[in-house]
Parts: sequence; C-alpha cells; structure tokens
Amino acid sequence: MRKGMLEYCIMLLLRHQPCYANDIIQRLHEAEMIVMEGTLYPLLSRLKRDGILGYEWRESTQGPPRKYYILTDEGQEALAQLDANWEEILRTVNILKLEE
Amino acid sequence: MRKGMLEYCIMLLLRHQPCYANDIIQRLHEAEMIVMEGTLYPLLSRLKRDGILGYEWRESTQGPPRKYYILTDEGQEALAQLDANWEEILRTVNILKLEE
DNA sequence: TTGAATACCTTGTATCGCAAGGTACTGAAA
DNA sequence: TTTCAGTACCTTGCGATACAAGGTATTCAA
Repeated sequence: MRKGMLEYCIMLLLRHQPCYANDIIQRLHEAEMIVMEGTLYPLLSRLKRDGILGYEWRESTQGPPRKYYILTDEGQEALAQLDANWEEILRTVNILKLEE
Repeated sequence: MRKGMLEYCIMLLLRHQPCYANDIIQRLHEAEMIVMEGTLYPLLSRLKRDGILGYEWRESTQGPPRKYYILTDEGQEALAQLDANWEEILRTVNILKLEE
C-alpha cells in the first residue's frame, strides 16, 4: 500500500534541507516508514534525472564523500501537485470510511 | 501515488454491501477515484482467489447476469490490517509535513 | 598493506495499474 | 429470424515501482 508514497515522502523530506541517502533512510525510519537502499538509490537517480532533485558532494569526517540531495524549484512545483493528489486520496478514503 | 490504494478502497467499499464491477467503478468515481476495467477485473479475481472476497451471480433486468462481490470474514480481518497500515501512512505524512 | 566501515550503484524479480482487445449474453430492430 | 447495439466479464502485453542480493569505491586505523 505504501507503493508510490515513497516519492512523495522523500520530496517532503528534501524540501527544506539537503540530505544524503543514509540521512533519508534514518529520518523516514523515525517517521515510521522503512525504505531499503536498493529502493532509494534508483529513486534518487530518477528524480535527479527528471530535474526534481539536485545534489552536491560534501566531504565526510569519516568515510567517502556524500551526495547531498535537495529539492529544486521544479521539484517544488511537482511537490505542490503531489500535495493536491494526496489531498484527493485523503478525501476518497474518508468518503469510503464514512459510508455505511 | 494511488498505487496500492485501490485494493484498500475496494475492500472498504465492499465491507457492507455487495457490488458488481460497474457499481464499484461508479461509486469510486463518486469518491473521486478513477479505476479502469482492465485494472478492476484482475484485482477482483485475485482478491477472490486469496479468500478476501466472495461473490454470487445475480440476474439483471437488462443484459447478462452480474457477479456481486462482497468482503468475506477473512477479508474483514485483512481490512483491519490495512486500516492500521493506512493510519501509519497518515502518521508518516503528517510528521513529514510538519517538519521544517 | 590489509581489513572494516561507509557510501554509492546495478541487476534480477514480483507486483500493480493501464491500454487494448476479446468473449458472451440479452433484447430490440430490420 | 437474423442482425446489431448494449452490457458484462475476462485476458494479454507493457511500463513503473519496490525489494533482495550483490558489486564497486573511498577512507582510516590496526
């Protein structure tokens, strides 16, 4: 059921501050959503390719450098559309739950 | 984004009264969710095969007989689980939307 | 210089939803 | 009585998403 929600959640997460993959996994985990590495990396690459996300390399104190992703302006517009979709799904489920 | 939501919505719809395919399409449409025939029929067949749904044939005043589906007892239990999943997704999105 | 930790990425598989097309029953018009 | 439009059910092929498993590369300390 979480299918398709991941992209929305990641865009919400990256709308204000940049994160690299392990940040994202951890912060989603804190928000009670589990995501696998093998799911996340291809998704980030796709969103970058589509212009939704940008990234910059940053040095790490320990280990190799990290790719910090953040939402682009185009991504902000796409996020507004997803917000609308989410509201629609909320309405649908609420209507169905209230029906007898 | 609606991926995986369809199954939940259909189970909500069939928890109280039986419907056949066109009923389901129309009632989901009223709840602002569009679903195609080619999506619905395989999904109903799968849920039947998994014991989530049952059906009975009913004569129609016009046209061929209809398959009226309804949620089984096992389906009610599965629905309770999906309700819990849905609440979790609500929590996740709310947490992410409130973050700065 | 070797190994553990960290980080990024790829490949193969399963599932879901859609578009397109097909089968079958009914009743009314030609 | 034959034909046709309407209704209802179903299948096949395709693209997209998520996961499991495995692979590559960098860093630092033993």
